[in-house]
Amino acid sequence: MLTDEYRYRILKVLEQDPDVSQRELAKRLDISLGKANFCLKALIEKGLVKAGNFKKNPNKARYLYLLTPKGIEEKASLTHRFLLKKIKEHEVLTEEIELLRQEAFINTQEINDHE
Amino acid sequence: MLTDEYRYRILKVLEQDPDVSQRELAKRLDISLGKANFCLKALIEKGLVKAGNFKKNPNKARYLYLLTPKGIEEKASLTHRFLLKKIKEHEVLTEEIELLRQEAFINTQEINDHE
DNA sequence: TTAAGATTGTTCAGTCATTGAACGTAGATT
DNA sequence: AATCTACGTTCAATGACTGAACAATCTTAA
Repeated sequence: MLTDEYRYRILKVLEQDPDVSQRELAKRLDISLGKANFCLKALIEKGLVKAGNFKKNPNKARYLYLLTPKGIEEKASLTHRFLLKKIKEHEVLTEEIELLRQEAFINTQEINDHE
Repeated sequence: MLTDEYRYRILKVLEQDPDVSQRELAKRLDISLGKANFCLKALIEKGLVKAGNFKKNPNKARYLYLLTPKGIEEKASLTHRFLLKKIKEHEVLTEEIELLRQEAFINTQEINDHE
């Protein structure tokens, strides 16, 4: 499945490194080759990425995965959405940690009670 | 699969609310009934939870899911491990947000360039 | 030039976690 | 007694994911 998470991360990799193989992309995102292939195709299908081949350049991969103007736009939009999302996650996490601290503290108290 | 995440969350729910149905548990953890059933059985299998039935108590569910002493111990241990894990996540998230901020800022700069 | 080797994108059968409808059972309600 | 409701259990179906295998292309070596 192509989540926002991967959409963003793939666009980011391709933006600064268009000559990357699907295997290399898979490695960087820590996903399988099959999934990298699937996601990439989806991005191409959506018109966010264009797969241009470059036979001129030797010693290189088959395709250049270039972001289309739409892709650049989408990536900027995703960055913003992601920032907001991560900030929210940060807030939640901060609260979770506080609760865990209290809980861990209570646990130590209980151990003392039993001694 | 019964991950630490769910092991912890289930033990936490049961600790303060032993008379909870599997359906209710599933709702609280936002998982399916089947998974709740599977995880619960695993915890019972491991001896962390004991399913005691209480026919005395009317208007109640079939089982009482009580934490065993081992379960209480495990839950305390999980709390601590979780706290450390969440703190680590918090650090990572803080850094991610900083990077996203920079990236979002650059994007706005680029938009200004094109005007 | 040719043959072998390396690297690429593509495919897809297999794996595995997860779902939720369906079932049998046992109290509660009428 | 009959109906209803809520429970735990099951399991066929779904869907995401993997990575070995393949065909095509480029590189290198002889």
